Amino acid sequence: MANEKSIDRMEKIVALCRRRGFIFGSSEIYGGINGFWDYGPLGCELKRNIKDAWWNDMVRNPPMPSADRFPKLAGREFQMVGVDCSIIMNSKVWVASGHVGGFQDPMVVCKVEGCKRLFRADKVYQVGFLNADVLTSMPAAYSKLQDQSISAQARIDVQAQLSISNVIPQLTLTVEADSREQAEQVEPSASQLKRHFGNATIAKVAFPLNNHPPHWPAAVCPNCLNGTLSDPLEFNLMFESNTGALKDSTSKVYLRPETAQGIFANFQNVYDTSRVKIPFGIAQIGKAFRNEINPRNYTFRSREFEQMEIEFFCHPDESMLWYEFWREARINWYKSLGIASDKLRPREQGKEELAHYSSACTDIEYMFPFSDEPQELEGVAHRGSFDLNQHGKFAKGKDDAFAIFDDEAWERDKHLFEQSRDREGAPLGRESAGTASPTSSQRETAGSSGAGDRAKEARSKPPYRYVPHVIEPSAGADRFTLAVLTEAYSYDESRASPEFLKFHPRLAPIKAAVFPLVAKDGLPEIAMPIYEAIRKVFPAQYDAKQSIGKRYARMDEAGTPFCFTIDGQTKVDGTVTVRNRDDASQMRIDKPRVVEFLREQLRI
RNA sequence: GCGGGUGUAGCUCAAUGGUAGAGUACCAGCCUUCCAAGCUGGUUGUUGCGCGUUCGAAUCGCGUCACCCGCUCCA
Repeated sequence: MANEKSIDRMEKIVALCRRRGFIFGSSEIYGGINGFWDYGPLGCELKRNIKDAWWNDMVRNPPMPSADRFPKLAGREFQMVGVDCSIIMNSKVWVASGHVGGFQDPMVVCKVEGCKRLFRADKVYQVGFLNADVLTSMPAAYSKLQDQSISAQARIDVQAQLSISNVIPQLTLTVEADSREQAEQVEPSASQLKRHFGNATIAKVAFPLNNHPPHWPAAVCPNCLNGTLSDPLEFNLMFESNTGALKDSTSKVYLRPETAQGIFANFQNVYDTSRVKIPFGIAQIGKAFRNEINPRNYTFRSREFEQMEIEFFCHPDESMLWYEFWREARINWYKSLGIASDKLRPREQGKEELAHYSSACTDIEYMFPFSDEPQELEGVAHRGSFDLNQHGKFAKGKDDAFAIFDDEAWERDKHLFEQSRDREGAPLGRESAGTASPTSSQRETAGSSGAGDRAKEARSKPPYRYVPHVIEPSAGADRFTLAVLTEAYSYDESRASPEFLKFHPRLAPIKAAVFPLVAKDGLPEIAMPIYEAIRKVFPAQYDAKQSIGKRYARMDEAGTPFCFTIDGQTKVDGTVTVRNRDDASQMRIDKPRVVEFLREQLRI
């Protein structure tokens, strides 16, 4: 729970963002729509600057491993290339990635305050206990139920028959179970038996809650044994649409829930056409869509959002080093853009927290004012070869369809496999480069058959042929934009304009403003050409309206780092005033130096 | 999905069931030589939306939508 002061701060930020046109709620004129946001004129410049900074710093001029931090990686060249994939892909992509099926399970929730526990509806069974006599109206169905030898399908058919009949069990128990058989092992207590059935024979029928008879009583929560469970709630986190004019099951498509799969699906294309060599990275910036259960916290959890993702492909033996390299590189990037280190919290996920495909993951978290808990800005995940294996299996029919062959290492090492086994102990090229080497078992294999076979065998295996491992630094463009806004927001009661945004100059939507001190005496005529000169290089604004203080204040709110004011003295000695956003200090510089001054100050 | 709260001008807020207002912002003009200055005038509303009660609803009731807070969830 965030404290009052920080919530108040958050509210002020939200109000400023709306007032000055950074962010609006989507579709406001129609009452809005939960979980969607629009960037206004200033917000769109800010977010564009953020994406441009990322693209420039990660793709065009990527970070390099330094010798002191990563001696084993130092000097290793790697390439970064970009893709821009369609949002809608063949639906099989999402089957392979695990997004279809994995997350469409209906859930049920306990209605009692203080419990509210959620269950997967197909993992909770309501077991109905019936007096056998009640079933006399359907003796055939009943006798079938008693017959343990009937097929599972026949049993389900009978159950379905029961579910549409008006038979209501005298007693129901709700249990968590993986199967109907497991569920049906539950027995009522002796007192329940006595109360409901006396000595009568009982029959037992179990239904999972995603398919239980509507006329049965509400299921009781197996957790608190007190509240009743809701009807199944569909939690389908992917947005669906259809291609073509006809809407049927074959036309169903999904709006991508992550940009990563476009990269994986194009791995072979990029590898075949770009002369990239392992290690290399593919980057993408683009919209993604998740039908979040509960969008919250301003733009933090939106249903439509933009990702800045890298999939970095590397040799399995080096993957942990690259993982650490990227984790550090990404944290440093945030710091380089003015995010205070004490609000930036890298958090290594515990083993139990990791997704099944991931062997390591660090969440880079930021302390937003809306919460006392740090919130995820970016996840740097070690995904192993999971994604390429999945697409290999689903698209090509074999796990290692996207394995690559390391020509360079093979050229260096092939003599080891073409000569007799007495060379077994010879130093291996790759090993000295701090990377992989054939394992001893491979060497034995190599030594036990003919040279040609040995070579062929070795070529087909790691380290020469392998499915690359993937390091995935996946950042949220909107989340970082929000972090930049909250980081920049400053309040100083002593200033005439207490609220201002202290953006890193590189990210500021407007870099400079030009004001004639008064709109007369020939000052606008001097100011306008200065504005036009700046505008050719940096986003700038010209303002001659209202008092000078008000104009400074307006620029403070927009986060403009510098204002140039032309006054009477400009006409005398050709100098203009530079006013600094952060401390409201002023200095004079020569008029022709204005653009140069900005270049120096902005260091862009 | 649950509980609590809030919806009136771009913003902050008024308005006994009886003509929707103020400040601020914004725009125009005047004034003004460095920090939201002053004067004059002006623009801005389906009171979130819908349905009811009423002679009459911003106000009362019901529903709905959105936002905020707390749970819950977030591959």
